[in-house]
Amino acid sequence: MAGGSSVSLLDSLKPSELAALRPHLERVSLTAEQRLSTPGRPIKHAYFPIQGMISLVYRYSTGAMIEVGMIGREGFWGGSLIAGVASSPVDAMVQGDGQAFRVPAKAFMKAVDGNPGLKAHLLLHNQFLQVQTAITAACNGLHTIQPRLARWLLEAHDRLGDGDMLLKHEFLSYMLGVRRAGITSTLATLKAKGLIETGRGSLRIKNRKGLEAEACECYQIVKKEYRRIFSPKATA
Amino acid sequence: MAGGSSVSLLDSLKPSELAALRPHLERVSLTAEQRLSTPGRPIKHAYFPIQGMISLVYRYSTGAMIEVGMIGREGFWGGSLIAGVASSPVDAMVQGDGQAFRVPAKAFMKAVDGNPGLKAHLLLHNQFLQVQTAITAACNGLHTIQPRLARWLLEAHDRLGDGDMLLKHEFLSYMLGVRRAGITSTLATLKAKGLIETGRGSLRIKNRKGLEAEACECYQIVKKEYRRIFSPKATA
DNA sequence: CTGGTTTTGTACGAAACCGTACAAGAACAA
DNA sequence: TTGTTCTTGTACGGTTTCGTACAAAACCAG
Repeated sequence: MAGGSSVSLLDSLKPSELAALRPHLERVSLTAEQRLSTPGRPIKHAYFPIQGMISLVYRYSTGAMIEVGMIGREGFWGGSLIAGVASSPVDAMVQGDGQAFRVPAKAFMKAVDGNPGLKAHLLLHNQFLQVQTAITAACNGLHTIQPRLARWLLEAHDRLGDGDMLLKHEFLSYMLGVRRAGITSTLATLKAKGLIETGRGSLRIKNRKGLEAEACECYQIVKKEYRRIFSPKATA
Repeated sequence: MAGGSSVSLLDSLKPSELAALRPHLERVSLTAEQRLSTPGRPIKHAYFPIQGMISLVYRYSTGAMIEVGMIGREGFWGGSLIAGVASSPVDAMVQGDGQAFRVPAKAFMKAVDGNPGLKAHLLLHNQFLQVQTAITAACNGLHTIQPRLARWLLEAHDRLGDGDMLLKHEFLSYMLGVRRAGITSTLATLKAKGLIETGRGSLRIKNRKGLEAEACECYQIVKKEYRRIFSPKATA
């Protein structure tokens, strides 16, 4: 895997921290476009992805939507539970197929409250997610489609691994909050540069370095923040 | 004051929670454009605004910048310290003049770690900030200048109180990440509708209801989320 | 008052993106 | 194969915003 987020959050827990969760961990399959919770309704489980990724999407009442965050196996969904907040206005959508461990909300909250080390580690990821979302806010406001799309593909590649990504243009248009036709023409540009290959409903990265050059700096910024937050020094 | 965020965070703490902070609270003046921390460098103090507000701004290496969050007396700056993260990539800028209590980072972390109730309350605000930023990310990606500007003015009005706001167009252009000329013409439109009055370097809201009608739904959404997160039920 | 500075108003061509529509191509079912 | 459905490619006028520039107006210092 190419990205910087290759370590699973569960794997990076100390044995005692993992032990607090283990009795409640349930392994489940994630299927494309599945929704892990309904905005405004109680979150039933916290999810720790093993394979695949979760897109955090905001949907307006008009039907318009846009991604505001991304979670792979470096993180987890359900962070608001740590603060005792039962629901989130954000929609957690599964990308592609995958697998995850999940923990019922109540057990999760109890485990977290009873294990300060675990809580601290999960708060660290909450902090990362906060930073990631802040940079996405800036990116959405200041950058054009092409660099944003390149960034998105790289972030997804980091979390989904090498190989074909099963993505339709329409879906990407939802992620970036732009027209489907805008995705089609931007992908054509990236393809013409030899950076990606596209098929009907699929997409593969051919030249990662080249794609990084097309992406906005946000890609590197978020990566750097991830390392900084999870570096041993940062938690001292 | 018109907004929904009229209660100070410090005031809403229980006596025992406040007691943990009180020995370290220092009252300070906030001056316009002051920066409470430097991105990437250790946060020296947590700040609890009493009057005035703090804009969370992301600055790119190109010099472009845009606001990603806003903190008034309903909140505080320095939330990353709770997770043990010493610095933030975001720039905390003071808007207008005001006053705040501040607490040295170390004392803050110690107080928070020693007082679960205090920690829980502050985490609640962190959660709100996360939601606010997520919605700002969506707003930046999907909404046009006019509704975004109207929303910004309302959010600022909620935190700065009624009366003249000392704002230059250039400054607003930094907040929204748009051209200064774009602000000038949009303000002219709002003025023509009788919603605001403008002077050189100042601005006053004349018709709040009317301005709310011009703002995107994000304004109401964030307000609703604030109430939801801080409602007694949500913390059960 | 006078001259300089800061802030705001305005203009204009260019770029990015939108909303929409329709045709072409790929996959699928019968 | 044939017809149907799903996905992608492409087109085009309209809107929003940009980059830039310059003039007008407000304010300030001497």
